[in-house]
Amino acid sequence: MDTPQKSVTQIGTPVSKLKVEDSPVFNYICSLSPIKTLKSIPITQTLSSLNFTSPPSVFTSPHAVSHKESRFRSQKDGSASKEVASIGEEGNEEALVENSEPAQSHKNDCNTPRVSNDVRGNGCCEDSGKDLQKMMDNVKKKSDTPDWETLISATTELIYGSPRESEAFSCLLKKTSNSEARLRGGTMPTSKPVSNTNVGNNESESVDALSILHRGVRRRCLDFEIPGNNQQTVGESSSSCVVPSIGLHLNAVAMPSKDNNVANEYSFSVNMKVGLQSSTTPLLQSQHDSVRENETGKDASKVIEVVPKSSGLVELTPISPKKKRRKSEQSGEGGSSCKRCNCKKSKCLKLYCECFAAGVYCIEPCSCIDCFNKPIHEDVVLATRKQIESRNPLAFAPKVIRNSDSIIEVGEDASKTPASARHKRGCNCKKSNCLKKYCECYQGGVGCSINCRCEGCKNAFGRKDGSLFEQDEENETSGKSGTMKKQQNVELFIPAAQPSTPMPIRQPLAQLPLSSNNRLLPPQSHFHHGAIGSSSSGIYNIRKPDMSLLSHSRIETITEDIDDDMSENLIHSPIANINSLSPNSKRVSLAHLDSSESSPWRRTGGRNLIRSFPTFPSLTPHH
DNA sequence: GAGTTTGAAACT
DNA sequence: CAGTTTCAAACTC
Repeated sequence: MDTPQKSVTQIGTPVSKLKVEDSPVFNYICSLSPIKTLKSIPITQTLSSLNFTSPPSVFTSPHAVSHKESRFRSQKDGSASKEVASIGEEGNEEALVENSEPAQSHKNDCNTPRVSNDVRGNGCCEDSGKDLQKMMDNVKKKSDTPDWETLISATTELIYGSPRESEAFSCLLKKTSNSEARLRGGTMPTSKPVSNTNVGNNESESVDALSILHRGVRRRCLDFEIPGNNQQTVGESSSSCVVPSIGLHLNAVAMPSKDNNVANEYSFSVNMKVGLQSSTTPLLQSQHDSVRENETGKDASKVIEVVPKSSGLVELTPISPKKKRRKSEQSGEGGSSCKRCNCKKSKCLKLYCECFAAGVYCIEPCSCIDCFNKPIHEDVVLATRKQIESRNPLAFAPKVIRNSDSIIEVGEDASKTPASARHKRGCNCKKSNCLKKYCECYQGGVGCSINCRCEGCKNAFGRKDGSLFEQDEENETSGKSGTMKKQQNVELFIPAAQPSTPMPIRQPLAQLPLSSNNRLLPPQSHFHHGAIGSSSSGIYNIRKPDMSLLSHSRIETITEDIDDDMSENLIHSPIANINSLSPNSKRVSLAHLDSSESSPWRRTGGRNLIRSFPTFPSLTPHH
C-alpha cells in the first residue's frame, strides 16, 4: 500500500492539478464535451501517467506498482465513466456506475465495494484536476484494482498526449471493448459519444467485456498481471499485442497445482514489462486458452476476453468454493486452473495457504475466511511474508528445484535422471508412500531424493532410492536404481501412476530452464513447479533471489501445440539455450536469450516468443 | 457434503 | 533440533 502512495503522490502533484484546473479549456470541455477536454489537457497529466508506469517503481515493488496503476485505473475508470455520465444523462450515470461495478466487484471483499463507491464519489468533469487528485486520494484508499486501464491510459496518453484523451480512450475501449477504436481514436471526439451511446445500449456488452477483463486481472489481484492486460487491451487488436503482464498468465499457470513459482515469475516479468512493451499476449492465450479464443468472434472482444482468461483466469466465472476445489483438482491438473484456497484460520497469511505460499493474492474463487491475503492488506501481507522469510529464506522459493547439472544434462543427455528436478526440502511422508498428493514431491511431479525422509517411498516420479518410476516399482526387480534413468521413456514420461491426466499436448510447459524437466513431463503440476519462480520473485515483491534458486526462478514456457496458436507462443527463459522437449517429446528449441536482452517478448516469424523475465533480473547467474 | 487422513507449517 | 500442535489440502465415504 505504501508504494502506491508514492506514485499517487506524484500524480497528485499540485502542478498537474493546477494546470488542469487552470486550463480554461478544461473547464469548458468538462462541461460540454469530453472530446475537447481530452485535447485540452496536456503534458502534465501525461507525465503523471507516465509516472505510474515508471519502471523504477516496478522494480521496487511490483506489487506496489501494479497497485498504483490499478488504482489509478479504477479511478480513471470511475472518472471516465462518470464523465461520460455527467456529460450525458444523469440517469445514465447511475447506470454506468452500476455497470462498472460488476466488472470490478468480486464476491470477496477484494475491492469491489470501494471501487464503486469511489466511482460514485468522484466528480468527474467538474474539475479534472481535482478529479485527478481525488482519484489519487481515493486510490490510496482503494484497494487495488488491477489495471489494465492504467496502462492503457498511460499508453494512450502517450499517444494522445492528453490524459483526458487517454481517459476517454480507455473509456471507449471499455465500452466498446474494441481496440480498434483506439486506433481510430486518434480522433477522440468519437470516443465519448460512443461511450455514452454504449451506456444506454451496449453497455452490458461492453461492461461484460470489461468486467471480464477486470476479473481476469483481479482474479488474483496481482497487480502485475494487470498491466499486461491493459496493454493488451490497448495495443491489442493490432497484431501488436500488448505486452502482457505475464503475471496474469502466471496466475493461470500457477493455479493448476501448486506452483507458486510460476505465479511469481510471471509477476515479475510483468513488472519488467510494466513499461508498456509490446506484448505477448498471444502467448497467454495460446497457452491457456486457445480454446477460449474461439469463443469470441470479434477481434477486439476477443482480445479482451482472451486476456482475462489466459490470465488465469479461468475463473472468470465465479465458482463456489467447493467447485473451486474440484475445479482445481480437475483443471488444476489440466494446468489451467488457479489456486484457490480454503483457509479458515490462517487468514491466508501463512504458508498453509496455497495462495499466499504461491505469492498471489486470494481472489474470488477462494473460499477463505478472514482473508488478509488481499491487495487491501498489502502491507500486512508483505510484512508477514518478510517475517516468514526471515525465518526461512526459502520459504517462498520454488519447492521443486533443478540441479544445476540438469542444464547440461538437458542439452546433452536426455537419458539422465528424470529426477534432476527435486523437491527442495524433500518430503516426509509416512503413510502415503509418496503416491498421493499429500507428498509434495509427488505433487510437484518430481521424484523423491536423498533429502526425503519418507517411508516406503513409491513415488512414481522417482523413488528415493533412485528408481525412477512406478513401473520400475512394479518391475521391482529391474527397477532399482540408475539403470532406468537412462531410458528415454523418462523423457516422454509420465508415470503410469501419474494421477493427473496427461497434459494436453498444447499445454505450455513452464519449466525451469535449467532442469531436465524439460524433458520430463511431470504430471500436470509439474510444469507449475518447474516454472515457478519463488515467491521471492513474487508477486508481492521482488527481492533478491536466492542464488540457489535463481535458476529456477526463470520460467520457460513452451507451448507446443496442436493448436497453432499454442505452438506459436513460446516463453522461455533468457538464461540459457535450452532444448526442451515437449510433452510429446517434440523438441522445442528455445532461442537462447541473454538475460540482458531488453525485451522479453520477441516475435519470431510470426510466432510469438515470449520470454519471461528472469525472476531476478539482473541477478541471474545461472549455471 | 461431511468427515477423515495426511503431512507441511508453525509453534514450543 | 526435536516434539507437538495447527492447519488446510487431499482423500474417502
